[in-house]
Amino acid sequence: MTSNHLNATFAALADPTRRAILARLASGEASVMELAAPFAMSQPAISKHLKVLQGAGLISRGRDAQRRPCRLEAQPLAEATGWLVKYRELWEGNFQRLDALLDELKAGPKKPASTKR
Amino acid sequence: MTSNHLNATFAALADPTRRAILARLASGEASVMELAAPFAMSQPAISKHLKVLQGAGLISRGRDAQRRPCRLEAQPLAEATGWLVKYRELWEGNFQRLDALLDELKAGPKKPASTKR
DNA sequence: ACTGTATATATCCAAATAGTTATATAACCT
DNA sequence: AGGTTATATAACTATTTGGATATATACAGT
Repeated sequence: MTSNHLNATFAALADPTRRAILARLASGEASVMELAAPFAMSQPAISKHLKVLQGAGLISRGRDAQRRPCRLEAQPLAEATGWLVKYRELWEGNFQRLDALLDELKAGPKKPASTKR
Repeated sequence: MTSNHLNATFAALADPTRRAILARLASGEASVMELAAPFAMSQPAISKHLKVLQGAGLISRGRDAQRRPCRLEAQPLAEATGWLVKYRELWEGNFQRLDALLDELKAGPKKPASTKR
């Protein structure tokens, strides 16, 4: 079920270029050219990476004239984090915080909107 | 620096067989045969998966007569979880819990040993 | 209409991955 | 010593991946 999601998500995260792109997008939307700039790599290569990220549902694309801006999608990350947290806590033998963290994940993001930027 | 670790860790986690093996190992050490049993796959294939997991530092091997039991190693998982939690929280715009969680990860596993099984 | 800019697609290539079968190694049991 | 069990290694194959270059598409500005 979610196995496919996890496959695609972790595979997408396994590449440092893609992780850097995600990190960059954490500070807001960006166009392909903007995303490509930091890398010693052709534009088509970046487009491919973006396609992988999109395939994993980690980003979505918009439209701004000829630009096709990318924005982050947090949901697949939550799944992946959920898997990791679950097993990490599990095999560390800590069952107390596990429950709390799983509840937190299940409830979804809560935004206290205080440190909001 | 830790980029290589993250590459290997996420790549290892991208395969459902390997995730299942890790999940299985969360409940304790197991031999190769025990780990292979649930899968419709040859034993050498499982040995390969174990090699990948070991290469990522996710498991370590022991020796028990002709058996070579596998046990989980939590540290690379902590790194991966750290990366995910950092960016997930970041792009969800929640900076309060981020600090708390990073401190928690940096401090390492604390075992209150109350719900301990 | 023409030019430049942004992005995608096509084709190709080398290397890595995930699996197979067959064989080797190592340790146990009689 | 001989047989069985557990695991690893070798050799092979098909598929996927990450990159390149060259080309196509789409929109903007003049």
